[in-house]
Amino acid sequence: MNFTEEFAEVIVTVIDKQIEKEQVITMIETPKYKEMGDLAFPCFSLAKHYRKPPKVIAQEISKEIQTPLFEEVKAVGGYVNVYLNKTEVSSKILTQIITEKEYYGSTNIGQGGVVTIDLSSPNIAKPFSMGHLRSTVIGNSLGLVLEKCGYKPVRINYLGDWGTQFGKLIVAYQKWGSEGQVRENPIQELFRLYVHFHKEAENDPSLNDRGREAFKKLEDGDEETLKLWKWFREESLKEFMKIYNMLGISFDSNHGEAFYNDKMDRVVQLLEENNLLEESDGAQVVNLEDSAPCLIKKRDGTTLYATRDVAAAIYRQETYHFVKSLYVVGHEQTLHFKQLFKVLEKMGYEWHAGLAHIPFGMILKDGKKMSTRKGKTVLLEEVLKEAIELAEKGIKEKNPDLASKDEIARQVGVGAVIFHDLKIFRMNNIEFSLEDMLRFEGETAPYVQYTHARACSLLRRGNDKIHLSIDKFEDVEAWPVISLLMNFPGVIQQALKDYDPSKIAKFVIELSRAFNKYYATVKILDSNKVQERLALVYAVKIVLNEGLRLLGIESPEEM
RNA sequence: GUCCCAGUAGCUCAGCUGGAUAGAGCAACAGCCUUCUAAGCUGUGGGUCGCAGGUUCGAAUCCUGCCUGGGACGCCA
Repeated sequence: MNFTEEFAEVIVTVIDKQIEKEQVITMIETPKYKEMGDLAFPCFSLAKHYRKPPKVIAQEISKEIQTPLFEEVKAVGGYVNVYLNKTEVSSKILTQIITEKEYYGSTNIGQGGVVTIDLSSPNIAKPFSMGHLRSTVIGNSLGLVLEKCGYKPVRINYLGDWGTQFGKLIVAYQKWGSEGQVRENPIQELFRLYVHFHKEAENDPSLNDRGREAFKKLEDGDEETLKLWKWFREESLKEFMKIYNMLGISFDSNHGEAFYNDKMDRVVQLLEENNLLEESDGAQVVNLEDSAPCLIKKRDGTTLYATRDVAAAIYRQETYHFVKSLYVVGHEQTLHFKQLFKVLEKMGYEWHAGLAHIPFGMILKDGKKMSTRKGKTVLLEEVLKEAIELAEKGIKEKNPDLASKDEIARQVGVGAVIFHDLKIFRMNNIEFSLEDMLRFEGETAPYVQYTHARACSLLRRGNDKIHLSIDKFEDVEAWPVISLLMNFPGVIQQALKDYDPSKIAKFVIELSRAFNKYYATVKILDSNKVQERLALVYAVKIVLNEGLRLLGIESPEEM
């Protein structure tokens, strides 16, 4: 049920098809202020055609509109403002939500097409930083949104488990490390060595050469080096799993960069066959018209990030036959992806059209990038732990009798951290602020979860009074809530189109605000409208739950 | 130097496929719990929408230039 479409239909008939229906739909807007109605059609662009002032056109159009769906049609200035028939529309929307439940807002525009999502991708032997959190939560949410729209998401954790950095790490370990210390505290110790290496390399650049040598040995399959590498990888993965478990995120594939080692030769061969490789300063590159050349092989014959990404893209297409392939990676890599996609296009793969980089801004500390090499980084695990503790404290204070406090504290604390990231448009840089992340009031996940818990509480208390058919909904006070509920499917489409979960985050905040206001002004259980009001509460619960779910956040029934 | 992203209230951000009076949250202040979960609700103050031009009936929104911040620009990923 789409009232915009119905409105457009009427307009098109009245203006005698001067404008296509599709275009009318895009022209229709929601008035800025609710006193001005629920839908509005601006007549300014018709002025030229009719050679009349927009005001007059608006009046003429509004006079001709008559449908039971609109309770009033008014011309205000150059606008045709429509007031929906609240009783009619409310009943329809609520019935729909209560019938469809969590499927409200679902579509099948994806038609089962596979979409691979490259997300999270932390680097082995480095702590899981706040930066990786962005990729993880944005990618996860996009996967959920895609799924809701009929796609089949495949989440790929493209672990950074290969590259010159491992040469460096191995040199550092052999020079300054010990097995015992690494066993005791893997990530921390490996990271310490990594940072130490860079510090030493500032005074002694030859270390960098030794790092490259060690990596060459690794690529050539030297047993000793390979053994170390495997060990580092395993320990790191164990640590990462702890975090993914806390976040409630899982992957369909953990193939990291190393997985493609034996698939590189083929890529180089394919490039050669297509006559795309050229030599430049001893390196092998693919020249591109509108951007810098893409490096495929270094002077010493070892491969690069781009080579691996080409191999990965081909492998993913052959394995999953994706219709789209998304890379949720920081915007500082925009050029890299531009080059990657161009290379694949030049190789003649038609599926290159489905490739997309989903960039996002950085987490800054004091306005600057948090550099892992210098050891200036904030550990996600610490932040999550702190958030959970704080949530637990809140529960003990506000709801001491609550059962399963631990589980709910986890849902609330983790939700707060995820939401803090997702509510902001992905391209914005985020200034790291523990204080903001641990805030549980205002525009936060706990606020939405709290609203959901309130709704659940009402439903528990009024259980016997819920009726699943709403014939007449005459509670005018609920209109702001209803009109938001009505927008949910559209919000999902927006989030899908722009690959932007923040649209959903903003929506659940708005809905919560509207509902809390309603809750504060109206008695729900103790009223002669209990049935219809509980139906509304039920619908709100469904939509909040589903909205949060699409963000990767759980909704406790009590808190 | 070239290219990308951002610049809206003290702070964090919406609004940006042009439209009607510029919106939230936080912080500050003042209220609301014998009454459905106060992680809530109500109210007050707070703005040259970075700057300058241009397009338009109409610009925070589109175009150009400039300023500021961040990032990228071949052997890192």
